[in-house]
Amino acid sequence: MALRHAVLAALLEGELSGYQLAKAFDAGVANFWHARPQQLYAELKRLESQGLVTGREIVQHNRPNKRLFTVSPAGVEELRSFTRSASGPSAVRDDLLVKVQACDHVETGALLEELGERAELARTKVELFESLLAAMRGERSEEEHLARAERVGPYLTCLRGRAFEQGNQQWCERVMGVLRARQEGRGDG
Amino acid sequence: MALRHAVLAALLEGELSGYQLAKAFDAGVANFWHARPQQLYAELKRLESQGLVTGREIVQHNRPNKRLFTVSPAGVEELRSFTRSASGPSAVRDDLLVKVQACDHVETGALLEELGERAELARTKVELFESLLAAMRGERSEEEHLARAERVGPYLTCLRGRAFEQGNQQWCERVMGVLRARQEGRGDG
DNA sequence: TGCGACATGTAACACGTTACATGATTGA
DNA sequence: TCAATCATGTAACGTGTTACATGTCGCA
Repeated sequence: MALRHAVLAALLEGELSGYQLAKAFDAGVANFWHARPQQLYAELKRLESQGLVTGREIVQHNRPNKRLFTVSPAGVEELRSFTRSASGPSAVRDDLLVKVQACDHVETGALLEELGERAELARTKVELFESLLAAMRGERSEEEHLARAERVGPYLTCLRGRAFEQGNQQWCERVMGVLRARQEGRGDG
Repeated sequence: MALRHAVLAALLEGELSGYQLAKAFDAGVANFWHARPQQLYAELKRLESQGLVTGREIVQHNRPNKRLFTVSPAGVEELRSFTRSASGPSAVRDDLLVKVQACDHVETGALLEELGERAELARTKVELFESLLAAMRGERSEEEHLARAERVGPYLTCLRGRAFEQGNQQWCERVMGVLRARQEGRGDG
């Protein structure tokens, strides 16, 4: 049960509704985990029933009411014991890597297209992370911010997200280059 | 059902037994997917029943008999249509990132230890990928290999694996540096 | 008049993990 | 003799995904 801790960690940043949380986890701002809305609503319910988060109802007139959640002291304690426990193995799963692994046995047309899209997406995410980082550090330099700011967790995970997406972009472009060159090469040989 | 394609892609490299496949997927040589042995045995059975792989029994005298699997023409066709279809979203999930996200609210002792272990593990993996790459390209330079070799898929995914682990290592070390500096800083302030 | 954002869920199903089961050989 | 490696699975359980359900508001 690891989503539970991801949700707690996300809520440390401030009160959020299930919907807001879902956007962060689904759209991929959550560079440290990923989950669908339904899963989050279910998890929030469970966390609340266990007293790890507390929800308060916000009555709205124009929109449906919503519930904002905060991490309770028991929730923070749960995160502490999670941090002390050993980490499960990290998992990466990506269809594109599977496709590239098999690229010598299939036509590369569709693959090249997807690589292009993925590179583009990665570039967009790098920019997003860049601006998030800039907003977090404000006037300060990165070094100063990381030395003096009260909270640095989100900044640090954001750094990982940026590096990951930069790596993604570079790799996609490299693979595209190789596959294109080989396509042309076949014409000559 | 995506593991199915990861298995097919892995088997393109040559005949493997369930056990050999399991080592690749479990120990993490399979930089493009991850799976437990039980899952692989089950998947191989299903793939065989659908005619996408063919197994042949190897009778051994010193050890238990084993079955070696090859991708059938139907299996290659399955990979082709998989490549033409849209990729599902890529997922990263890592307990360490969750812990770092929450690091401002917990004691960092255990976290620093895990970051150190992870950095070490990443370094080992980088070296492993490095030697796999060297073995694949042999005498040739990377450029030459990628331009002329018959198969480049495994080389390309290996490049991604190496870059990923390098990023991992650098990030872990960066985070350790920041957290240590802040620990000391607290003593002064 | 229809679409997208807001807001929250249930139910069925697919997928992945953990625990358990078996049994021979090789090396410390 | 103890552990590790080879070699293959079953069963129960937990987690994640897909499809479905509901209803308002604001904009084009």
